[in-house]
Amino acid sequence: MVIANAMAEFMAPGSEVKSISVARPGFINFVLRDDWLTSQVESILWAGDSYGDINLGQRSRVQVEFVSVNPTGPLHVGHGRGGVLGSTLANVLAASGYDVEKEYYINDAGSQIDAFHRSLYARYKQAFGLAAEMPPNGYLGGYMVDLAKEIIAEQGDKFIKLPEAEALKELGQLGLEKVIAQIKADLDSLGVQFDVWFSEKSLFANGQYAKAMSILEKGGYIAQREGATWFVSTALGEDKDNVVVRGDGSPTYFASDIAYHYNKFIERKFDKVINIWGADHQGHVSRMKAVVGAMGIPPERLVVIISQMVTLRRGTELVKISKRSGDIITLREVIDEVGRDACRFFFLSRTADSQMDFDMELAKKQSADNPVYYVQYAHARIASILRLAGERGIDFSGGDVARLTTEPELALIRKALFLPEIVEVAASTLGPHHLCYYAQDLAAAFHSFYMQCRVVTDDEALTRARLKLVQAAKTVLAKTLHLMGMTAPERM
RNA sequence: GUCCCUGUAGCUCAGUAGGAUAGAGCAGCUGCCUUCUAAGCAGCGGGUCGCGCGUUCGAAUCGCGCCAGGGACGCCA
Repeated sequence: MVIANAMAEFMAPGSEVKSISVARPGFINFVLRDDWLTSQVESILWAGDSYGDINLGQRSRVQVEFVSVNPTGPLHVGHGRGGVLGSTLANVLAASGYDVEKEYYINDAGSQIDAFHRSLYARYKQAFGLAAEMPPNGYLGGYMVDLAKEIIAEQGDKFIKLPEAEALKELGQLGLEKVIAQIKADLDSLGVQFDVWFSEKSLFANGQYAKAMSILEKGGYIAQREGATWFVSTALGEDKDNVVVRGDGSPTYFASDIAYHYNKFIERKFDKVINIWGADHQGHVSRMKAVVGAMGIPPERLVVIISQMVTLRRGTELVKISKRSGDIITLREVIDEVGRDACRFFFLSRTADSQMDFDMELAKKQSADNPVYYVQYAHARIASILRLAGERGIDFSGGDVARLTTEPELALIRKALFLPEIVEVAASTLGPHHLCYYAQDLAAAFHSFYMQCRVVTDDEALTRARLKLVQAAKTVLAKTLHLMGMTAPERM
């Protein structure tokens, strides 16, 4: 308190600050001048779409890798959450001055893909009435039967005639491409796009896997034991070591991931790598960071965000999304039913850390309970005002922001000025969910203003001033929605 | 057993580096449409921040220990 008083003595109100006061137990409060505040409306309009952009990242290169589901079947809601999280985070980081690359890692090697090939081959043969058994760890979902039928419709029985090894390879490859195309299409309809689709197989073909291993070997992190090759994570404080090459000589998923991260940091030289993984990969995090450290890279340059599980419900009724049970609800079905904007908003509205109930009933509701519409409605209302002004042949040109003096007007400006700070918080905490809450706050400030201040009136000067404010609010609202990957509707 | 996440209002959840009287939506109750979209606005009620101890001038936030829910601990990915 004493210190605050002493400091306050040396500070004087200026062009931005109206008054300075000290409050217990030692806060110094600055009150902004109204004319400074209103002048910011001009700044927002001047900045336009780039309003809210900051330079936190100073163009450092960051990769965001997300979704990366094994291309062995359709996406479910949990993957949708990861997709929305990743794409929004990428938007936020780009707005924060980072050079962002979005990547999908295609697991097109390894034993699960092998099981996929065999499953597809079996379904394919069965479709011709031939006896074929599904492999023990096969994919039993109905989509495999459909996939086989689709291929038959296009290619006929040509794979029956081939020797099994060849058929497996070619049919498998074809099936894989189809599944990937489907995944791409589903994500696209959620507004999720990638810059790079990275093939796991390529790591082996181009020798990077071997390079990564030799780095670890030179560091003394590789040991031969029990017929297998191990990464000695215990040397780095881990609970246990992990197998990288099996007794039969085939590399594990962990081995691929080692090569993949070698590629990210050493070949492609990203300053920072952000991986968004599902909750089931949580145990993989610490050993991956250990690997990065073992390759001589500061482990904090690798950030793994674990996106927790999603349970689907309709009202109070739980919807099963189990893969085994067969009555799996795919992401595609949820998007079709709920719509892209609502999906994105709901996936975004929780921190990645906490498990989520996705209530399809609520997401679909076109009513006050649904925050998606609340926010978009604000934008549509502004558009409507601007349309009316247009019909009356009036716009904001020459509007004098000094005419904006009432509390609802000033409150709206204050809220609009928060966007850059929200972007900074979302980027530095890697928490895009802040956007949802901000969007609702901003919409609330607008709705309140709308109720209390009529924009288009006979007072032409005031009308022009308020049109200016409303245009600025629209800019900020649209920017916020676009960062979230949502549309800003002109009418609803 | 070890590790990760969560526990805040009746419900669903926010709460940046520890800071002022802990916030929002929904649900409940009051009011508000002759004028730019009522998918809206204004107001009221509602909380031992899971429990305990500690660090601090100050803890929902940090540390330790419990309790409860979810998840991971494979030569699967």
